[in-house]
Amino acid sequence: MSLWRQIADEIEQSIARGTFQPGTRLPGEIEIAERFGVNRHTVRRAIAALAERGMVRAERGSGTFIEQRRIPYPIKQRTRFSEIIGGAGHAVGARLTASSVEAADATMAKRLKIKLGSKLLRLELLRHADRIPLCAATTWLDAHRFPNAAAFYAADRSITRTLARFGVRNYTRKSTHVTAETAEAGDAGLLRIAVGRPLLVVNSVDIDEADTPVLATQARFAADRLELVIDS
Amino acid sequence: MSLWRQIADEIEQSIARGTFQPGTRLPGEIEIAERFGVNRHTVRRAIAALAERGMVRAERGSGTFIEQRRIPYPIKQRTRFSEIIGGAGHAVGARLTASSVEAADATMAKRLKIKLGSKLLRLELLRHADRIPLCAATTWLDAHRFPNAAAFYAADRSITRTLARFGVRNYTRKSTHVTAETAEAGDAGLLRIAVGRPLLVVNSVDIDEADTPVLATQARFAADRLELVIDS
DNA sequence: TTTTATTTGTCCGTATGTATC
DNA sequence: GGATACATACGGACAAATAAA
Repeated sequence: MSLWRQIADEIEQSIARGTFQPGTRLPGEIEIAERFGVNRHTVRRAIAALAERGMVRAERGSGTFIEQRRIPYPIKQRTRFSEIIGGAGHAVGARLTASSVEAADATMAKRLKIKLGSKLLRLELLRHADRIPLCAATTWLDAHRFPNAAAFYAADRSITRTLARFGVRNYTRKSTHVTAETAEAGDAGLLRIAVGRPLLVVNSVDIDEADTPVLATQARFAADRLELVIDS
Repeated sequence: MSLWRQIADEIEQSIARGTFQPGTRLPGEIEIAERFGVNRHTVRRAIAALAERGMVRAERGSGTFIEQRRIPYPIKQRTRFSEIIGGAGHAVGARLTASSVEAADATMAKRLKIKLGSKLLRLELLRHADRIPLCAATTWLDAHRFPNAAAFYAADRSITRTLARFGVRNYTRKSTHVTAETAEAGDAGLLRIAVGRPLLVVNSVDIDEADTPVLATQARFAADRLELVIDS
């Protein structure tokens, strides 16, 4: 393995361990070079690799600073996980961890504007970026309007594509409510975080072009890895 | 700490932990009293306190039901705590818990578009609704542009009024980033929540009518008591 | 305000090992 | 084997931006 890669890994682990705190300055290139017994240019190559991945930010005349990089996740009218995360250059993935049919309780009936006790399809999704899980989400669909959607989703791996099969060409965000909780064992295991770590909980309803609710979602994001950005 | 307060806290945390789910019925007063080994009236005092804060709703002859209505907090171009919470019919309060002058680090300098090391006024605020703390906030102001703002704030008890003294007639939200953390001892004490409970962390920058940044704020909301509502 | 030191960015060149044609 | 291209590593010099005196 090349020298600069080893040095980049060393620095990355120092950041992960907290030896270098986010927002603080890295030692100068010359100092790092002396510490590792290499030339300054070798250190520069290592730092360039970290900067490319957004872990540090170099400022000429000032120093190189450690970024606390949570992936920005903009909330807009049109909010699609794969478009947002994929568009930011990450490899997007999604997995259907469970699905079931259940009766709509009062809250769900109101949110999706359907009758109380009406059949709902519940999909449990796990979405990740660069193989790292970001979000465990529960999505509810009207089982009458979207029969067999679970099977379609398993093939499509995309809510957008699955809904398109039922003629929903576009859907937009109607309401977004954000709060926070701490992770229980279930979500912690799925998201690969420790129990008790913070989750961003986003409850949302999406509507089709006829203003009819099509989707209710509760997305639980690993707050350590992501921040919501609200565009105004 | 009084018995009924301890019991109220226990019940509140059971709700927060999800042991008692929103919409379901609490155990009867007598049952709770036996569980804690206290008189029924002590439990009644605890439940009354929770009901006052809107966490539960007692129905004669039926039972006590968990509301857990988080106060909705809309995020808009114009976002003012007192207007939002006060407009929703709550009694708003704010307290300056600390203030200091510090040098701007790289992050702050960039956010407020001032020079690195420039003097910043830091205000620590505790905002509450109906005597319940909702939010611990840290606000940074350019100390050169707003000299003595801490003293003015102590009198005004409002950022909006304090800035108006310096000719800032209106300011609007430029950026809003939302993430979540768990409460440490400091914030937990101020917000009267247990250590480890979730916080909604909102980092924002406000600009004046000349598009110059005037305010950088990190607001830490008790996530158990509030939810952000994003208007699109 | 000016000067000086520090730090990153860019350019030059040299040498070595490795993979490919 | 030989020629070529490429990545890696080292050394030096200077420019540009910043911080501190």
